Amino acid sequence: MNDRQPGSTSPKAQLIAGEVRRRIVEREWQQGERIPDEADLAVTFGVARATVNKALQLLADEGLLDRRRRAGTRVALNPVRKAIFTIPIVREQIERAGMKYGHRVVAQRRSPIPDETAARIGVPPGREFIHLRAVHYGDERAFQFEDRWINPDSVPGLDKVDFRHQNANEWLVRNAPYLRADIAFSAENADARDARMLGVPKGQALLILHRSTWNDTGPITTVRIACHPGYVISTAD
Amino acid sequence: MNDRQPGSTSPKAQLIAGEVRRRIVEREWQQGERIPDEADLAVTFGVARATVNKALQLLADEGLLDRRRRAGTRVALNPVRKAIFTIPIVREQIERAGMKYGHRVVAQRRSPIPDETAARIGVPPGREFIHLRAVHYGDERAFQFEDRWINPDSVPGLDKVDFRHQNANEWLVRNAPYLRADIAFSAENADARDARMLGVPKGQALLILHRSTWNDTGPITTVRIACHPGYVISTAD
DNA sequence: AGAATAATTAAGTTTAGACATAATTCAATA
DNA sequence: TATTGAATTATGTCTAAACTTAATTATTCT
Repeated sequence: MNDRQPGSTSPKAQLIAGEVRRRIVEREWQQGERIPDEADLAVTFGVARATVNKALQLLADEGLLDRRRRAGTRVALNPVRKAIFTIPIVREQIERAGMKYGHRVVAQRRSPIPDETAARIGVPPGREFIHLRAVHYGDERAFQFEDRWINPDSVPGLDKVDFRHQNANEWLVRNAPYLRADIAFSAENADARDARMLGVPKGQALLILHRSTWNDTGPITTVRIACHPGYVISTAD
Repeated sequence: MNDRQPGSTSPKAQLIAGEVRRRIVEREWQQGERIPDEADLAVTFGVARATVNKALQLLADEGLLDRRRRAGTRVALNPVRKAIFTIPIVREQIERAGMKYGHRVVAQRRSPIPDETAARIGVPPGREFIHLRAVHYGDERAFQFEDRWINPDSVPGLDKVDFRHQNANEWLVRNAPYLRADIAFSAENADARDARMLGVPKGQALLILHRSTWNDTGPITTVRIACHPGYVISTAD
């Protein structure tokens, strides 16, 4: 993740983090073992304690170190495997792949949210949301099918937006900053609608992305995105 | 992500990050707009510039701010949606759900890696790796089926380990810290083997997790994990 | 006008020092 | 012996000040 070329001039904190990482990988410092405290390391590396602190914080965030006040810093027994994924905006993703972006709204209307959706975002069932279904295309081939519910009370001016000419995702990203977001991946067999929208056989395994966002006033939007077969979400950019 | 209760005594950097986040969400600072510089904010908030810097860094990491030297700090036009997933150790995940963990090794032998796998980890095809297939159970029900290739040269003493009595994942986590990791999610229809191992019908949509790790000396292991139907990977802990 | 150059500015990083806080250790007490 | 409480200690956080670096702006020269 934080790979730095050895030749490049890195900030000292990065260099120190790299050196500590190396000592762990090379087993100089064993799993579970206590490592020298910040003051010691500051002396041995010839930097200020704050710099050592920054480096160790970094490794703790990565899950490689366990740190506790007074108790000291230890090499993590069970290095947590964390993965950071950046969820791109569809259009950018498609265009970056050199394809022509297309967008078709299948339906836009107000209707009461289904119970399952209501439960997902913590809203009493039966509330009226804006229901939007759209397909995103790359070079005329279906890329994603999104089934979205938008809280009409979450953003002022929402009612006047015509999402047939305005990508809902992008409009929301620009106009409805959120405080909390939930993202989940799963796999589902394509149902009849998924199959029709994406142009794939029924039963085809699809990567499903559920994303919901909240404001301080409540939920903004929740969406189920069905990705075309072969879609891969990866840490590698 | 970094939600703090308003009542709790947060560090100042957290409080400032929260306040800046609020101003963005409340549209006091619009998308793309330049916000006051660190020195100004330090004065208005009555803290040192380093503290403001820490807070703004935090928000920049979240993708809410764009910062460039000399150019100043602006509210991000396209807030990047980042998601941090912690990939748990299977056994812990199962036990945390209150189920009994079980583990069965289906096969363990040395054999040449297939071309596709070789390409994935950047190794000349035909090299001999340790090939391991295992099923993880929760309360006797299949939870994950893993198909793993381990580089015998990556960790000393690897050849002597009998993974029938020793969970490969955990052994590797403890004994083979890695420098780089790649994780990818996708969806696949269960093939005959997946179906048999997981006890599901052929064609069932499965969430597939590909994970590979590298050392400075080369690849350590690569694994394809097929998760039971209904498996969800989520940002919410 | 256009290109090259210098000055300026805002973020990036580091430092030394201080105080806060959580855990541990150890002694005193019931 | 168990409990309480104080001293200790390593990390957590903050501050003020300085320096570094990238990008912009202004200036000078052609």
